[in-house]
Amino acid sequence: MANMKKIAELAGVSLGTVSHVLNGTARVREPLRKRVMDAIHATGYQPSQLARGLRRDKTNILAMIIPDILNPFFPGVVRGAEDVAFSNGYRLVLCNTDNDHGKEMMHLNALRTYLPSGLIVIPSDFSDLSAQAESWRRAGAAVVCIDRLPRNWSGDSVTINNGAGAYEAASYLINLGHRDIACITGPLHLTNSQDRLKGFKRALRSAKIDVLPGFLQESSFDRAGGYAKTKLLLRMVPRPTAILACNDMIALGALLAIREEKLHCPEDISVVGFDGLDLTETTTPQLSSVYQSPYQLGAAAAHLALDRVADKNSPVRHIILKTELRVRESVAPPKSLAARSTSAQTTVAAPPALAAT
Amino acid sequence: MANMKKIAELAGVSLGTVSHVLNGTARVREPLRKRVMDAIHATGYQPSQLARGLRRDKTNILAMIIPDILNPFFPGVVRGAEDVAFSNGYRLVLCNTDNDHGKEMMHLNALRTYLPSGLIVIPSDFSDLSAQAESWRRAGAAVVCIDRLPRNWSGDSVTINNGAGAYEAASYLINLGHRDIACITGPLHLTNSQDRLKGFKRALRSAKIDVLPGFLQESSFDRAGGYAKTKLLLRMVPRPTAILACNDMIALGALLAIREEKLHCPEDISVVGFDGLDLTETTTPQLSSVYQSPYQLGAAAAHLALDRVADKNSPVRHIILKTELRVRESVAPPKSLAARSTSAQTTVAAPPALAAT
DNA sequence: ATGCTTGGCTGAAAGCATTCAGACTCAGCG
DNA sequence: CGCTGAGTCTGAATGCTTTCAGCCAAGCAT
Repeated sequence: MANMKKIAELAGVSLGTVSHVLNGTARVREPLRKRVMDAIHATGYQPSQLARGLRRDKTNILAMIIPDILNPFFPGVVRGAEDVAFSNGYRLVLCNTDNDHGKEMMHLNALRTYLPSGLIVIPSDFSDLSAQAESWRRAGAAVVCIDRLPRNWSGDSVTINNGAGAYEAASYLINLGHRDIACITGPLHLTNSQDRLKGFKRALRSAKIDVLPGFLQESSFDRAGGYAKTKLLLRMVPRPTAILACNDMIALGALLAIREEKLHCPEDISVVGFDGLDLTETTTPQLSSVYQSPYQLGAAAAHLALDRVADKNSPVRHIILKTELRVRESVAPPKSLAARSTSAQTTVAAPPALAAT
Repeated sequence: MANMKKIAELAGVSLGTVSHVLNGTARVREPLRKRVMDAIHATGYQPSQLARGLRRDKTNILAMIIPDILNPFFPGVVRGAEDVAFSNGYRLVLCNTDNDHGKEMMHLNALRTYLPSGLIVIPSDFSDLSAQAESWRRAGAAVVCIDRLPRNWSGDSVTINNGAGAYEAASYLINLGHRDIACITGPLHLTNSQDRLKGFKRALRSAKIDVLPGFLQESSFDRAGGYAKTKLLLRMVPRPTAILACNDMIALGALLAIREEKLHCPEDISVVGFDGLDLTETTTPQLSSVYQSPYQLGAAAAHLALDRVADKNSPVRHIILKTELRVRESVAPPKSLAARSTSAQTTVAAPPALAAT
């Protein structure tokens, strides 16, 4: 492969001039510029990103650390980031942590030696990250945290409006007439779980509905967790008439548990998920869900990172994306109400005894 | 960040010795070795992968080019490759082509300047790749092609046994008593589609069943395609009693179309998908499918690539992974048979007139 | 005409690790 | 005791690009 020196010889100019033509770092008069370009085209020369990175102290690489690409929420995030990276001449290196802080650290350490311009990270469980991030920033890299934030995160970030999304979903159920509403949250050490729970509680509070402690179940963000917690909920008296699952995987588990108990969704119990993954359209019943755009999450993060690369000192930004409740088949008014009339939407909850099995 | 020179000074040795300790490229006696290691630990020194790559003419990076991470088949492949890469000290850079040959080329060209040790590629539609691959190999990089191969691919590869998988699925339907079996293939310029079709035809041929040309429909690998082609099939006389969809997305579209036509799967028509994605478990009915392991596909590819890096001259390898038919709810004997007895499995097909609407 | 700017270009230095030829040490052998 | 060879270690050269100090010429003001 040709190198810059050869181009310089071919074009009869100095190394510096070739570099300036390539990077636009200085004016070069047309004749020279043309000779350089011709030489480049003639040889198919491409500058070594390694030498370039070595000299400039950063490469056109964006590093991305996520829990697990197999979780159907993350491919969208990755794709959004990759698209933005690609169209700006950057490449994306992808790392999975499995929510393992140790693995996250290994990636964090190893990646830095490639001098990526930026790092987009969805923190693993319990990760602090502040120290690492600070060290990356000192080394000149942009760090953007997305989806969920470590406590005290002070850098750039992109999240969604978790509280508002949960609030909207819960309010929708309430307006439908539900009073016995359970919430299966994600792991409560994660900020997104916390915020969703807060939104849920806020909705119930504004409707003057008491939250039974048993109706709040913490789960992992997967089907197994949703399944187990739903089994629990279904045995309670009174039994909830609606469940807000704090992600779609949990909701899938809930649907499964409901079916296994020979109950029907939405007739016996309504379910709303969170995330709005594609698969919510292919379940039976189709799952209502608080949609968020993983693609936008990733794309916004990449933009933020590149902006930060361009200007180290601009003020820190926190982007908060909107959610959107997508109502599909998995919600209906509670039986007690459906049996009466539809005008009863603002009545108080049916007596618990009725709602129980 | 500390560099090698500083370590050398701290340890009171030469640059070369530090390098040898780091890479095991030469014997270093214990006392020196220890001093070097101590200096490294004291400073937290990590060698610059850029300088290292520049010098060695390759980096510990594996490049991966896939059509689209949003397609639920690919995350598994990526994860498999990333795991193997990670545990060997490599990182994965991920590129999406959207099956666009132009984009594929851009990635191919740009990536090389980072000097990755290997490239794992799922070729886009119509890509040739031989020239590019040759050029990568000349530059010292391992190239592994997976999932589908360009015509005349002569390098390392990992695929699944598409023919056998389709054969098994079709045979299963035949044994169930189906005679009017349709196949919705993927794009037939892709080798995996071709092989699946061949397997399908072979199964019918060995059962002495004629394939109606109309029962072979070529589709894109997505829900829309499966939906459209199924609509077509459902209007045919005789109507097929079973459909082999050459991937799960197509199968999803088929299920949708069947439902829309007020028909029932599997009572009116059986459906078998291909790939065995997770979502086949959450559809209604649960989708039978020819399972393949995307994870293994990716992992095998990464192993192949790393082996090739280690030994440039070992013979080319073609790994072919096994498939496994996973029978779930979406298949049943054809109505005509179900109405009679179950012992009729080897009778000839029911008269077309009966099978039609 | 002289002194200054300014624009355009040059080339050496720097960034960091690997590698190779060569130097040095020491044990073993004649 | 001298020589040889194996075993260690050294440090300069190398890979490629960016950047910065500096040079030259042309243009302008005085």
